[in-house]
Amino acid sequence: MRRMPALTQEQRRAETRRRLLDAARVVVADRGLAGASVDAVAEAAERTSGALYDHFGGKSGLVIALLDEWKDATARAIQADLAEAVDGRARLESMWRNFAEPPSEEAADWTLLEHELWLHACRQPEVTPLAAQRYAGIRRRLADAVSAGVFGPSDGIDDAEVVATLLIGLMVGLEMQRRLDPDAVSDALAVAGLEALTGP
Amino acid sequence: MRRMPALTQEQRRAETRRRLLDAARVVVADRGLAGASVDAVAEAAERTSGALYDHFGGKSGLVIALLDEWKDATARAIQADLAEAVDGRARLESMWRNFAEPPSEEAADWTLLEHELWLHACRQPEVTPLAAQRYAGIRRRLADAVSAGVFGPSDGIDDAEVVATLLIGLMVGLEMQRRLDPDAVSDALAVAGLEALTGP
DNA sequence: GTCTATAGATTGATAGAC
DNA sequence: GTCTATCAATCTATAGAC
Repeated sequence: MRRMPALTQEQRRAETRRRLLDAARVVVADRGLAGASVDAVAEAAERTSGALYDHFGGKSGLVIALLDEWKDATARAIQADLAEAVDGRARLESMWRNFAEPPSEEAADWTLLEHELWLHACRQPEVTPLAAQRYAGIRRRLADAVSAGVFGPSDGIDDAEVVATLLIGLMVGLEMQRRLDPDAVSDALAVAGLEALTGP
Repeated sequence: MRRMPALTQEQRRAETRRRLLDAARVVVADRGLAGASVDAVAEAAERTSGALYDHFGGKSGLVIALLDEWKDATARAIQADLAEAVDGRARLESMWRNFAEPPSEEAADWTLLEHELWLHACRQPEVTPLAAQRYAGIRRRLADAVSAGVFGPSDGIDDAEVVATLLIGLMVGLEMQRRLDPDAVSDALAVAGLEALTGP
């Protein structure tokens, strides 16, 4: 009689937090960071602005929480990609496909958020480290994979971290071009480019 | 006595337009597109919002003019890069350097604007073609250069347009990482990556 | 913990003087 | 062609009821 309500309270709180973050992701991806008002996010979460202020202290707190989520979501996505395929080329293909044609709507949102949050991090020195950490984490994971030879033996550029940096860079830059003009960046083109960076 | 004032009027108008566009570039790069209020842009141009409405009809008109400028500025920059150096590797180096460490403050603004305007173009279907045209133009210019062999003979990936797409993608993606963490992306790393894409 | 109500500032845009 | 004055809408954030 005493433990149930306490647990339920906690669950409700967690649920509200989750709803607010999900709503923030969708609304920010749709209207941009500056265009996503506190009220709009709260309404999309079927809560009120009061709840948002209680959980995150304000808009900037929400953005920081969003940056954290962004970091984790990417790490999980990379992990999943690398486990999926069998040989080097297939791994590059699946990695690119998941990046450029995300399977879920949630993943599609993250692609636009990528640039939205990157811009925010470039302008706000206090959150720059958070975003930098995210990229560093992705690079490290990918570098480990390169070292382990999952993309095939790397005889060309031999530092794994360098290859990882290049792979990420190319995928991001190609995806930007594809968003505006899907025909300009075929899957074959992207995979050929990624292959050129991984080895001879 | 009759032609002087007519010419001066026209010059004054052109000058105001120029000031407004320059101010828009700086303010938008600084605060973002949504954060750049009409008043702030006008004030930075040492004019008033009335002048801005007369020239561009409103904020969206200003953004479209900015998109046009963006297109032209990039075309000029690429042109200048390719004329500058003598051999293939040096051309890649100078192209990357001008992209990642812009010599002028104006050029530095464009790098942040790149993502700001790209996001805007992704969200506003009516301006998507403008941004797509810009990337297509850059690709074409660069592809011509690749065909002409300015980066050395291309034995690897043989379609020039493909190579151009990859080069642009890699530069954009590397520059993003460098903004957050300059140490993570050295010039040598970038040039090595670009070289891997241009040839064998 | 979530709500309503509201304060206080800022926004895009327009009308009319000069 | 550029200005001032102003409107209605929207924003972040807070206070206090429940």
